[in-house]
Amino acid sequence: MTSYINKINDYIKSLDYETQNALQNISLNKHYKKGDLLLRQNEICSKSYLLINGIARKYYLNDGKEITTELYFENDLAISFDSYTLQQPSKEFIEALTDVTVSVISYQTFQEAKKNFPKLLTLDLMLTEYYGMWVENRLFQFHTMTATQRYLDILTKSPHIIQSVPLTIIASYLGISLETLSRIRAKI
Amino acid sequence: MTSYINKINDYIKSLDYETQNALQNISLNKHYKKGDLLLRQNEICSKSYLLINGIARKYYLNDGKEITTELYFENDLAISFDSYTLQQPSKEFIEALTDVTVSVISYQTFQEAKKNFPKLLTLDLMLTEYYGMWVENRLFQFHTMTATQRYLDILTKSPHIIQSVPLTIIASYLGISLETLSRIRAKI
DNA sequence: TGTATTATTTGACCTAAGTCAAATGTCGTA
DNA sequence: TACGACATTTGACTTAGGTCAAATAATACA
Repeated sequence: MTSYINKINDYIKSLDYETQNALQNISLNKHYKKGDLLLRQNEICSKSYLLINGIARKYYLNDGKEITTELYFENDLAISFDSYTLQQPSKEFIEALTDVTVSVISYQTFQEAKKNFPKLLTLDLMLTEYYGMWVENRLFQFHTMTATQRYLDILTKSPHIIQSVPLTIIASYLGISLETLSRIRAKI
Repeated sequence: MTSYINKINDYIKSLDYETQNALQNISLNKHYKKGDLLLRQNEICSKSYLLINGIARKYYLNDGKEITTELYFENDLAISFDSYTLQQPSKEFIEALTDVTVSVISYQTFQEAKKNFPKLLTLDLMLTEYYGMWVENRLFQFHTMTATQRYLDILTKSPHIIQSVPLTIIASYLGISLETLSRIRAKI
């Protein structure tokens, strides 16, 4: 599936000058401080955020508890998918876990750009396909793997997560309690 | 999210005659008997199946056990998403749970059609967005709900599933053992 | 350097769900 | 209608993971 990221990047590089330029022109770099919220619950996700550097996460509240649904690193695209797609209020927050720099494109502007530069429509489809496969894979893990297996999977495939994100957040990302995560780590 | 299905259907209805016709021309109705496999593990999912009538499911094998990942009813679109998108061998099977009639479109033909009828590209994006939201919602359920809650969710939102699909399959779809499902049902 | 604050670990106990085995139900067809 | 093949339930016991409380790190910064 990493190969699909490469395919997307290749596609972007292969775009004609005009389309590349259009993308460039509707993008705007922004900085956020650690702890800042890029998106709040109940707001409509009207922008997409491409992480230039730093770390961020997406989470929602489940009777008072924060459940982390996605972690973002360099080159990851951060949106609340259903809020962005349906332009309806978001259930999720997006929060900067460190100081971050992002490249922002507004939903509306991107929709317009797709009309004038049809290749952006294909890009949109590719990004959506990628996200679909990513979520499907995560669902698969919850469907069939134990907490220990899910932790080991992160440890091997995404060790940077373990190194740079507090255990409380990793635990909620894995769908287990902080204590259970601590015990899993002790056992290994 | 049902509203998004309506939006997709409206979009299809609003398509110009040529595009509608193109879709029509690349579709082919096929019949399968109960128990037939529309897609086998390790095969590439080179076709999409729109259920005209009957019931089908998608599943994979997890050390010998069948794990159902999706149930299909009338008007549902059945594919193994990552196999279809990447045109790589499928981890999943698609099986007819009853006799079914499907409208089949080949991946290759559809890719070609998208070039000549750009509105099909938008349709592809909409369908992919819908699937993304559907999977996201299912992941949410596994992330935060108990088995009983997940069962009750099906019971209220999709009672036709409970009525028409054997409990063994529903249990695997819920990610629990058959015995646990039986006990949940006894308690309610 | 000391102390407050936050992050992580450990202990004791509880609960949801799994496993294995056996008992019932249900249904199609000879 | 009886019998084999599934489908579903029930029982007894095990296990993964949760909860609450307390004990240690680790950090930050006055």
